[in-house]
Amino acid sequence: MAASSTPSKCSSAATCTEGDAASATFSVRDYDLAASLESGQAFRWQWLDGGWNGVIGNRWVRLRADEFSITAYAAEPVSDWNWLTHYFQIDLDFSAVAATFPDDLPIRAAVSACRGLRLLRQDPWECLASFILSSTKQIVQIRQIVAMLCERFGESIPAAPQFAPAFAFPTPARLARATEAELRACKMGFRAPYLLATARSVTEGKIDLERLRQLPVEIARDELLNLPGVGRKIADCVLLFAYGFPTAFPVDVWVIKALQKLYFPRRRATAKRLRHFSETHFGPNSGYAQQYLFHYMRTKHGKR
DNA sequence: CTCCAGGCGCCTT
DNA sequence: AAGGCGCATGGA
Repeated sequence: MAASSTPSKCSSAATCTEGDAASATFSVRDYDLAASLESGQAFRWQWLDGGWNGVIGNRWVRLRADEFSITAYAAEPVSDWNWLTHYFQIDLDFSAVAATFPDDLPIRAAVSACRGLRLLRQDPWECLASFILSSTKQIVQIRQIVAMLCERFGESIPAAPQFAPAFAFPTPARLARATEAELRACKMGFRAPYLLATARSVTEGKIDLERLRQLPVEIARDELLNLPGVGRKIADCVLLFAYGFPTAFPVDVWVIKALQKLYFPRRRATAKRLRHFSETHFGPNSGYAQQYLFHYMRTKHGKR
């Protein structure tokens, strides 16, 4: 196969200049790849034979990680790894982010317990569509629905021959041409008309997902909230996981549990109170803090 | 069997 | 403004 057996060494995207190669190694600190890929922000990564297989845009990629590096193997030679370093935010200094968190016991516990958890920077359409499918579904089920959607509507893309064929995430135009029945056949139930209508809105140009990047977060949120099937929680997921707005703070059942249990253990806090708290307590990177609280409650502290 | 899952939209107060 | 309910599907 084409992949070289000796990955080129790159400390960051900027220094990765060894020409075309099908693999590259990036040195990282505070990066738990497994936790990040399993934390419910992305739904297409698969653990197989000691590595993570996935698709970023139209590129299949396989990843291996150890404590200090991530090595990526592509199906075809790559001259510029920016698409990958951007997706994984390789060059982000997490300690600088953590320094902006409030210095309180719950955040300290969550950061300590989930050391290395990172936010990805995903494609807006894939993120939007995936989270429309997420409502009242468990993460394992969201994965299954998204996988079926990609197999049936996504473009086939090259993958390493020893692995299963790969598919890009379906374009808005392709899903806009689907029928509601075809989408329901992917087990998405009542979410099918929401996904279909949103795909059509994007295709018809009623919303420009690229333009949202340059808007203030509140305006970008309002645009997303106009889409069918998109409420505050899903809008904030897209604002945080795709656009990287640092104060987008998705509040779901797990985050409510975390805030209630960790910050208001004695008295019952109303949803409005928790919302206000989430918007004022966690600082300029509150979205990152949210992901730590979510993951901490879901994997370590709560489980119930 | 019942309960609930990284909610939303719509209908009541 | 705030609260209740139905919506598909499947796992616990």
